[in-house]
Amino acid sequence: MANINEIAKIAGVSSATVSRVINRNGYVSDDTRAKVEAVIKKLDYVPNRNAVFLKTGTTKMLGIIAPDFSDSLTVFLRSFTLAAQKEGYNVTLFITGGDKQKELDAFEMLRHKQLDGLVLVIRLNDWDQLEPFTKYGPIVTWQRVDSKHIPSVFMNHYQGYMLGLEHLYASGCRNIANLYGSTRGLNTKSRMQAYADFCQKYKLDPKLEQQFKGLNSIEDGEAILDWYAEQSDKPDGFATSSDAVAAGLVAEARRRGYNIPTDFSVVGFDNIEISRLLDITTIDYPIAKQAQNAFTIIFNQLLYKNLPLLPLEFDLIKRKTTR
Amino acid sequence: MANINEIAKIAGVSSATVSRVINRNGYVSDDTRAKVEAVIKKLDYVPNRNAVFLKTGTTKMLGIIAPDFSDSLTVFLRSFTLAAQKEGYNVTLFITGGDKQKELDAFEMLRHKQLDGLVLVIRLNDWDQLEPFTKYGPIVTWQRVDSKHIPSVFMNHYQGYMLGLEHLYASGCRNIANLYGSTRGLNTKSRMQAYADFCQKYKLDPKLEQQFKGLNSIEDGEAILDWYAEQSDKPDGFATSSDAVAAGLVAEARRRGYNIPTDFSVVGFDNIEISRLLDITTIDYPIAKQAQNAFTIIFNQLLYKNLPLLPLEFDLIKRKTTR
DNA sequence: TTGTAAGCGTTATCAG
DNA sequence: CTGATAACGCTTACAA
Repeated sequence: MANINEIAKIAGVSSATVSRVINRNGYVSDDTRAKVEAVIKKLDYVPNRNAVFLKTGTTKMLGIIAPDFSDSLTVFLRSFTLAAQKEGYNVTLFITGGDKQKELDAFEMLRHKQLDGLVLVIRLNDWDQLEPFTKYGPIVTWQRVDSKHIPSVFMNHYQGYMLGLEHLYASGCRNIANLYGSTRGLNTKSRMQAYADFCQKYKLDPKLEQQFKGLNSIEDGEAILDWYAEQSDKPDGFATSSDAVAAGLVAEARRRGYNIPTDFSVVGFDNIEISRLLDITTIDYPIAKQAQNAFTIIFNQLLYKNLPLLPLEFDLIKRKTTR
Repeated sequence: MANINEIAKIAGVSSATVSRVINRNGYVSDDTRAKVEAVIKKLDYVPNRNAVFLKTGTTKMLGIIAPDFSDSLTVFLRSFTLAAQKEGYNVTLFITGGDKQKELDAFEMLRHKQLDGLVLVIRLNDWDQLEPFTKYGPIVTWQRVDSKHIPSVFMNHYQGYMLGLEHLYASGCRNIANLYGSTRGLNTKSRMQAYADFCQKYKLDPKLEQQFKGLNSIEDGEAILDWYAEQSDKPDGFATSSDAVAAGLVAEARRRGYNIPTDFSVVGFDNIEISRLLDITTIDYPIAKQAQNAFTIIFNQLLYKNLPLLPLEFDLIKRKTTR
């Protein structure tokens, strides 16, 4: 394939001039420009980007690391990709499947200068292991992180979760079961704190046997019905940490002939498509906006800009699974 | 940051030797190897991949182009990414949003040697526009394509759709409405053909006023209920081209108090999570396997291998929306 | 306004 | 087994 020297030779100029034509910097007379452009077009020439990358030390490629696909990741990915593309960046996805080494591999690509920036959705390795990489390029996380070097688009779930709890209380629930997500995550801690404060505020018994952790999938939600069926002191409301879990719960309950919200109420979390489909009351979690902010942070850092971030807040979406 | 020459100097060898150590080709004495490796570790050196790319003319990066996110794209993307990562390739996603130019941009990246291969999910530009790019690297499509140069993991939807139709017939439906997808796609044509043949086989009236085209989303499925409510001669079965449409239809029907399958039957298409959640009878469409095949085809072409492809076939998944 | 030439950091071919 | 050295294709001072 043709390269810049070939173009230069045919056009009767130097490669430097061709480069100037391509990149529109430096002075080039209209004549020469026209001549060069004609040759470029005729030979169907394009610069080899790898050479450009080597020279400029930038790839216009961003990475996003996650353990696996999930509904909310999809929302995030979509929004992030769109924002990035608008500024001429491409996005590559790393699915670690829980493998710490794979997470590190992605960070290595930043170090190898193959990536300009990185978004870490859910961290696998320890922060002190990851933090050293900040010197190779901007890194943003979706989780909360107590690091000066790693910015985050994290939102404190305490308020969001409390919104759901308060709604359940207002609609008559006094015996609420909680379906928390990841046992390790800080979000779970915030939610548990919200529940504790909630119980204290309304003088409720924070029944510990009704608090579940580590539930994430639709299947996890469905499985709860087995537990529910066996209880004598059944909860009258479920607060959940994701729409997926809530969806599993609601779908399985309907299958088994329970009536929601007569038998019990359910509040989801995220406000993704599935909750709308199943008419599940949920908490709107502005993931798309977070993703846009993630990009903006990286972009700002990369180009020494200072573009403003979008404001983020939770919102209760009342639907049919609560009274 | 340290480069290969620096390592070479400190280790007291030449850069060629360092390169041999890194890439484990050529002979290096154990002594020298140990010495070099020690320096590499001490200086925390990694090769600059952009230099490697420039030199080798390969990036270990594949692209996947789609107009937008959808449930089935997510399944495809997930499976493809996993397969690619297993062989050391990364995947970058191009969302065109229906913009032909963006599709071309991705193809340009192949030409610019920034991508080793490309998967085109749904084509926007004409084939003759795209075909010239095959000389820059392997391209695979998910759609059917009558081109010698562009392989496809396409499955003829005729048989799959017929499976659903036959099932509806067997369970008593004699008045079937069809909810087709994209008006342009060949899949829609195949499905329509299947329906035509089906009607002929069983001597049914192929009621043209009950055939809808261009339905893709959950919302589209929901909207059908408005139409249904107004009909005097109501269909007793719906065949659909996607689980999303079927899900919208089923969810909205249940909301409005219809009983499925008593009032009418519904067959989805794809067998993605949502159909399981809503207990929708559907046709299993092995998207994940198609994605694996897509990768295998690219991989084979890139490395002159001849790995076998997975066999693909449709399957009826009987659930609760049909009798 | 244009050309020369020195890198960017590797890999790979030849000698030795 | 190891070392020089010539590419790979481009950008960018510095000269002219």
